[in-house]
Amino acid sequence: MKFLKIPAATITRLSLYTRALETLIKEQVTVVSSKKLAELCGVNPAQIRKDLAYFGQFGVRGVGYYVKELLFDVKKILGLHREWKLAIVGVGNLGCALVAHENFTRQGYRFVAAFDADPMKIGRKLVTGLLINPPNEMHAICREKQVEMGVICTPADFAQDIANRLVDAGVKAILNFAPTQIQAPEGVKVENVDFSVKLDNLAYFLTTG
Amino acid sequence: MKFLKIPAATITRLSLYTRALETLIKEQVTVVSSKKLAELCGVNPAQIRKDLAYFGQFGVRGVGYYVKELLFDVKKILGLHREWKLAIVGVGNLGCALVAHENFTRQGYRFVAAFDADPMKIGRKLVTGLLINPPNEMHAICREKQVEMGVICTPADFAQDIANRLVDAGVKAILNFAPTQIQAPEGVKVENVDFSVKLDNLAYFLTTG
DNA sequence: ATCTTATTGTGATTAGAGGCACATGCGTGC
DNA sequence: GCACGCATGTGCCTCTAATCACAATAAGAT
Repeated sequence: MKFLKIPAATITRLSLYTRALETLIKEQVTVVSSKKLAELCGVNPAQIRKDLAYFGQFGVRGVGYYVKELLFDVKKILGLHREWKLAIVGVGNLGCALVAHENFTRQGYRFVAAFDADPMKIGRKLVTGLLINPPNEMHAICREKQVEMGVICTPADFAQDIANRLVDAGVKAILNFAPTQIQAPEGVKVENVDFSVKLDNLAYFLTTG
Repeated sequence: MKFLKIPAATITRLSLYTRALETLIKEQVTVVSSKKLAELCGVNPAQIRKDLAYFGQFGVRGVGYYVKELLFDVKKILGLHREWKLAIVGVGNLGCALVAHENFTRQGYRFVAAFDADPMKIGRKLVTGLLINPPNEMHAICREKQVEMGVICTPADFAQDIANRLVDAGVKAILNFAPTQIQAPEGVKVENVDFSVKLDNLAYFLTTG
């Protein structure tokens, strides 16, 4: 495989594969075929092989993939072999829940800073012991703590302003939970976790049958 | 336009359009072109026109779209002209946060039932006043309250079991926050809100540049 | 009434992702 | 040491979705 542009969907699936592989390890399975893995992930076997082919050869013909090895390799591809430092902005109900959630703690995602505009919250600490800071200190604190990703959990109206501040503080990756489309400059990646859109999809499905 | 199969991506964008249109209404804008709307949503203008074309003709040539009218029409297409009854399963930090979150309250999504397996929680009430019930009453309560959508906020290990119970109770649409792939029978739609996958996407982006 | 300008609706075109099918090659059994 | 079976890796094809480009058409100006 040469230097093709890798589809975003491939990266998303790789993430799914890591989860399935982790489950297999728990079940003490040592070898898995693309067929079996495909079943677990709900995709086509050829799809898996092709996804992996973008990055090299990981299987053994006639055998399959060694689970532990493959997990290690895929994690390395995704950049999950190291720890990532995150900041949370907006520690309302949702923000607090996220900081403690298994999805973050499971892998090497670690919150090293928290921000909120509410004067009642500033100076207090989260259950994890993390101090809540005012937004105007974002620049200084993010640089000091070397924050790499920002998680936005504010109401929609403030999301763009917060994103601008994060970008200004050198953050290159943003996970946005606010129900709004955020504009970011080239070189900064924004991923939206938009469950209102997903809900609307369900509503449409139920409406049309 | 005839009876073509409508792409899932189109439905997702329609949801985005409604949000942008709501913003425009707040700003007292009465007419909008596909070009302007496209900018707000970060998509191609022709894409918008084509998305809408699946469902009819909504614009005026030489003028654009009447914001209020279009919003009404798109909402109707998505099924947002009515209220939807939801049940939440798993009222930990995340579950509680969701019940109160603007994404649900904004539109006509209303929680009418809550479930949790924790004996300490059963019988207590959420801040919204909603009573927490044990999972084994799911069938009876969902039918009684005519629950149409289920929201799963349990740890990954329990998600499939809960999904089965929801399906058994006649629920045809599931929003899954647990980091796992849920199997559901034909006729039941599952949407995953998977922020660990999104995080992995960001990690990959930062790793490769 | 006619011309100009603006923007839609849509057929044609392009791009891209997913799936098929087979050649390749590894491991095992005889 | 050889043949057979099995699962990968990959070229090719198909199908779908996104974009382009233009004809259709509405409003306003002249």
